[in-house]
Amino acid sequence: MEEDKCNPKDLLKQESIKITKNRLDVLKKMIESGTLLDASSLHKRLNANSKINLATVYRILKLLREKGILRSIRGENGIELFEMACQHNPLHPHFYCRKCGKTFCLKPLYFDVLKTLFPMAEGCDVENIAITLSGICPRCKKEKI
Amino acid sequence: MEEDKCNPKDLLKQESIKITKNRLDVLKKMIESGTLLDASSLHKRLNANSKINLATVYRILKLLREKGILRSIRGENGIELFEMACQHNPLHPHFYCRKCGKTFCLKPLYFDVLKTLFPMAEGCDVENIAITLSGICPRCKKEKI
DNA sequence: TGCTTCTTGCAAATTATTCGCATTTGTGAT
DNA sequence: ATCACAAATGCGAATAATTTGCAAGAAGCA
Repeated sequence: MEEDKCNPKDLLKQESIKITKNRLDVLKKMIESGTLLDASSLHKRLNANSKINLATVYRILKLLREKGILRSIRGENGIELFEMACQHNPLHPHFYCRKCGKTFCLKPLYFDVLKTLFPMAEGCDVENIAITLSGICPRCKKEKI
Repeated sequence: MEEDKCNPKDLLKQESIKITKNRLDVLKKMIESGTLLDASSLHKRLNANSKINLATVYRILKLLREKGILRSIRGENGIELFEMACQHNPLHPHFYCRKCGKTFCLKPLYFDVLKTLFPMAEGCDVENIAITLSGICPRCKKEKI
């Protein structure tokens, strides 16, 4: 059943979250996108088909994050970006390009190793690590505008 | 003259920023605080003495960040937090406590080592690295509320 | 001193996110 | 299936951080 972890309905069931069309739709789109999305972009994508309210999108994203189905980071502009937190998408660093403003996912390589390198947070219960590199992405480098 | 790097007036001169009372005041308070501050908190501290407009505080913080005198991170709540970027305050990770909502600076130890661990951002020009751990801080751990 | 340019204060605009409340929907028992 | 209750949703309004337009003020220079 491990291979079913990323089935929207199962994910909700596992967390005892009531199954609704909206929640399934949100989760489907998140899985399908496979990348970082903010509430507004997700809302636009969803409204291409169904009609869901933006406030509802926010509420669902918050719920899924609290339940650990999604995880989120803050972009440099302060906007919250969400991504799947399943085992198909292990914790990884991100890269923010200050030119195009996009945030990319980097490979999760070494991430577990990194965790062990933090005796710095002495006395703290570390539950999460967020690493964001920033600079110029390959595409913007080429476009030397 | 290295020991004068953290003199407000010199910092501004070095970056060819016109010297004004507001800018000096902001910079003084940032140096004096020695920690992370958001625009609003800084504004309150400044207004204890002088009268400076909040919008001006934002403008000055933005300017100083662009000039590299300050650096900033985004707290988990999306609020921008500023700190000195001088050599007395080398790049370091931060810790966000989800209970009290405060963000702390961690020791810069190993930070240079960490940099070398990022061949992951292939093709990118990496200019900055932000690392934020999160969880429960020592104080909140004790207060087992 | 007068001129020009940059800075500041103030108020209003913007934008992400949340909240209140009336309505609808999902679920579990009948 | 139906009923009843709790939870989810839509909608509009409220919050709150940050930015911006514009007129007035200060700083530097001729």
